[in-house]
Amino acid sequence: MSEEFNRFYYHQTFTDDDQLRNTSGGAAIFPHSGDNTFTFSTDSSVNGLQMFDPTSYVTFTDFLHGSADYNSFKDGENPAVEAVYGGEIPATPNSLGSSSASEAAEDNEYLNKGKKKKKMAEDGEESSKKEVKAKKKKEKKQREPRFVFMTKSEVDHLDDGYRWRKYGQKAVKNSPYPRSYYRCTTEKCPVKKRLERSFIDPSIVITTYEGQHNHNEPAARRGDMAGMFAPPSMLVPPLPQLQENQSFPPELLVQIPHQHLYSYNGGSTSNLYHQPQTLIQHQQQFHQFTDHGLLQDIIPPAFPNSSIETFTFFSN
DNA sequence: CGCGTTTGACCGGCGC
DNA sequence: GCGCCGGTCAAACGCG
Repeated sequence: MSEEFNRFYYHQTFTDDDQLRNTSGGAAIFPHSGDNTFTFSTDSSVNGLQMFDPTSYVTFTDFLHGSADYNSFKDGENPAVEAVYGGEIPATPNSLGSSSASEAAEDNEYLNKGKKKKKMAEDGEESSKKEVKAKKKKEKKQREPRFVFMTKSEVDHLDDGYRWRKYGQKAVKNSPYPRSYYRCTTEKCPVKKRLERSFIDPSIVITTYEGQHNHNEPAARRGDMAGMFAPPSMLVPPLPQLQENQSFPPELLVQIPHQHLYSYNGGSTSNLYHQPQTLIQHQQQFHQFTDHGLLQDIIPPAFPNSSIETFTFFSN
């Protein structure tokens, strides 16, 4: 366990700077001057385990899956909740999050983007170019929700039950470890994820999900058992599963639900969720999939009412 | 042959 | 305007 990770910094972009000022209980939020970001810092431990904050107020399942009504958060009614979009962790020399990649959700645009570009270059259609530009400017404000979690693993690409196609790899500045870009291979599914190793602790894999799956069950794959763990009726994607070639002991990685939201703002839930229905929705979602009997083995009874937030714990 | 990866090129955003 | 950087594209390639 590296010392650096004992303190966890959470960068988050807020659209409403009135939010999250009221902090206590071991967490602090420092507004940055000159921009509208905050650094969230917390030292926490549970039962002697170092806790790594996945930095999202939206649950793992919310992000991975379309079952969560997160769109209702984005309609501007609740600026505080909007803060969950575009969270960043400076676990690599350059922060994970970038505000740019956000158009994928619309009409599977990513599949056509390249062709569009080429066609425009061929035709020289200035008008359409401007239209696209204007459209992009509009879209820029819409940010795909992101969910970040860290996993201690020697394997870069953890099996999360979905099929992914790698579409790029980039060197991370000031880091010896590259960042890989993946897309869900299911047709018209806009979900992307990035994988990279922490330059601070190379044993840690940082996974960033962006967008939500628009299909209920993970695509069937050849040669694995993912489908067996995810019946069609299951509204929640399987949590990352250990692969055969994953050599670290399973006890190193424990995923538990997070005491949703509360610890971040000193127990003042109203800062993050103005509307009580929102919390109720989350709890209903939780019960919805606990009813499937699929989570009991994963979620310790100590966290009966929280959504799966995929905290990753490390013990040393 | 189909599917997934690799990798150099390209693009847009952003800071200076 | 320029350069840097993150993200994406797509042809080439590898593999089962």
